[in-house]
Amino acid sequence: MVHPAEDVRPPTMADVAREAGVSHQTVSRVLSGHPNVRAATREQVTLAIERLGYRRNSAARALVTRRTRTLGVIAVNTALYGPASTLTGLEEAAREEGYLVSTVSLRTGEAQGLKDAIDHLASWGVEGVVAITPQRSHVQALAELDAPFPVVTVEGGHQLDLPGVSLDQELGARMVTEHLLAAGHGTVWHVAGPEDWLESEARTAGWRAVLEESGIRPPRVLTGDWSPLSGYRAGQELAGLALARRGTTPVTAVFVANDQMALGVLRALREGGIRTPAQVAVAGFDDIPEAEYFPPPLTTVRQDFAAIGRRSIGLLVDHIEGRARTAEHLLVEPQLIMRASTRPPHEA
Amino acid sequence: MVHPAEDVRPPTMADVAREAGVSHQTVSRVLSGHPNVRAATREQVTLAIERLGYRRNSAARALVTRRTRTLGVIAVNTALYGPASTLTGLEEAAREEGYLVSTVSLRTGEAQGLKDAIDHLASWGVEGVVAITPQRSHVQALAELDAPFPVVTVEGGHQLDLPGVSLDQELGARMVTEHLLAAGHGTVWHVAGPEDWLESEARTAGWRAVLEESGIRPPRVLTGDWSPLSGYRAGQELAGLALARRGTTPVTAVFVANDQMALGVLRALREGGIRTPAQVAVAGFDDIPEAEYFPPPLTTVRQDFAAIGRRSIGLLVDHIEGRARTAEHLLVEPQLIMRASTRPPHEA
DNA sequence: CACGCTGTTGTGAGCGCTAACAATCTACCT
DNA sequence: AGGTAGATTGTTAGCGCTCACAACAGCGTG
Repeated sequence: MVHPAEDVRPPTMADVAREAGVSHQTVSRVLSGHPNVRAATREQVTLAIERLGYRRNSAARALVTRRTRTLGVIAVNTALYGPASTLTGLEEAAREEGYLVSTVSLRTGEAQGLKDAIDHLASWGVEGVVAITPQRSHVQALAELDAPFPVVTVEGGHQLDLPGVSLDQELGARMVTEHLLAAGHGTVWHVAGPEDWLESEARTAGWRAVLEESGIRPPRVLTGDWSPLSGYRAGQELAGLALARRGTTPVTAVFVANDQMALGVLRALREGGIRTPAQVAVAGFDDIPEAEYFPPPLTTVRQDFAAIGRRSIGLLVDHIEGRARTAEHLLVEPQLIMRASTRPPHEA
Repeated sequence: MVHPAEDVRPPTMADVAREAGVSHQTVSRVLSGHPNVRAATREQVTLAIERLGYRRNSAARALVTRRTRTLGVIAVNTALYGPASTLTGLEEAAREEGYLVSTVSLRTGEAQGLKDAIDHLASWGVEGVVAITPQRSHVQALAELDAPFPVVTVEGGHQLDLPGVSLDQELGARMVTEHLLAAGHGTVWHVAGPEDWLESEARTAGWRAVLEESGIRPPRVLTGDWSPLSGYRAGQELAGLALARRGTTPVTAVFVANDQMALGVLRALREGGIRTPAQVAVAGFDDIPEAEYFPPPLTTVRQDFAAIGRRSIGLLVDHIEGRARTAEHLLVEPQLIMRASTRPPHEA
């Protein structure tokens, strides 16, 4: 069976020109909104375009303008709430700016994978890349890669000379810690995220700073790997300490570096017979949608992912279009969300 | 200040040809792996490519071959675990097939947004689109749009003549319901997802079918909107029924259409003083990473998102390359994950 | 030794578009 | 009326690549 329709090529600018009785250049002018085209001519062309269902060929355009108007996004762990939300924000912002955005998700942040991703995107002629690289080693690898186009990091810290956008993690951690101290707790314990993660370093730093400024010696830091399970383990340890009640600083408040680990901590405390928040207050970070329904609803820090996406695309486009040359770093403000998990007992 | 480096154009095939002392066509042959090139010549060309850091210009290539090797993905609600995971699977599979994939995330599934997304992708010359369209209305809109390229749906059902890939939602629901009946429950209540969602229809259908096959009259269906809050409300109602214990079918087992709502149900039951699973067993659907750490760990149905991604890209590429003409629909098998939330009391 | 075959390489055209320039047509001024 | 600036339109030359075809070498064969 023959499918003649498959051999019909889509109409070209020349077809439209013929249909409208003008030159292809006039069609081009109409399409790119050039002012010097008579209204009547413009009308003719527009009509012809509609009649033929014409569409500009982006490859031909890219070839002659040397602009693909394509951006790449490289992200690790895109199934997590944070990266996934950032991705949406990025994508929308890019579309508004008239760019196509192509995402590469990596399972792990190995240097080789990053290199391959950059390569894949480069071979498609992307004009710039946003990299969601929350681990120090990623950023390091990225900086050494020396990509042939501008790269903007998200949550990439600002120690290297790559431009980037981050949430003010340290401020978020300060807000939580201050909130707990204000509620009357003598100190605040901390379950940190894994080493090498910039977010986890910054959150720990903010927590530590507040305690030290209040003249409190920070207790030993417990460490997890962001997973509920690791939080559960840390929670068991904390439950033990809370019950033992001797030798160490009393455990009455815990700032957990993300909501998922906080879920594990809550479970461990509950299993240890410890009531939250009556005996131990718990706070998280991220405000995942489930946080509001944890037992009890979790106090946490919300990140404005859409804003992060918008600003990083803005920064990238500035670099591409030559409006920015410096390794600028933007910070987005976090928001403290107070819920039952840190409510002082007398208010409960 | 002048940046001379910016005026240097990237090397072209002609540059490589000159460097290697061959014609541009020979370079092209080496690049596309044509067999009839002498080994020594190939070597020369490869070296020259390396020396110059040459990269094929994808726009020029696309222009002449009329193949952009670009795929589009349209997804609604990408911040949710399911769509986000599918996205990763899709993206990896496409990359392996040598395609660039560009994602458009929509917040809502309105027909206009879908149309704009298709338009955006079409203007970049994508060769096909995978649409993650879990609502009946999306699929309807999509079918009416009549895109200028093949479209494959994910979780789009198979009533329309669009090819697609879905998890066997009905089978998953059957597995859960059978599991609960086998555990000795006289009936199974159901908290469904919102209407218009194909997944929620299929899950309800599977649940209903098992009950009817066992000669049990299905209890009234409660409905939520996938959110923990809506699950919480349904849970309050169920808690009331469980405690009232008269007039209605006893509430001892609940199949909730997704894990997030199950979280809400668990909380409501707990607040109503009902123990899970001792008094009421609860099961969910999706197996989000948190499910294992719910109070108690949730029995649920796992979906193989990577497989769904792989198979839908495979199907799409078959259509693009003319290997498939039918509106084939593939089903991926779900997996029941048994945890404490449905453990029979005597095993607990 | 002419012939045809296969393997290898080169030449020329053209994909659909934009940018630069040229040509023409107005409108307005002196 | 003549001249000129400005608006409007057309012409031409590539962008960097692949495809179709031509050219030529080396080889075995009748």
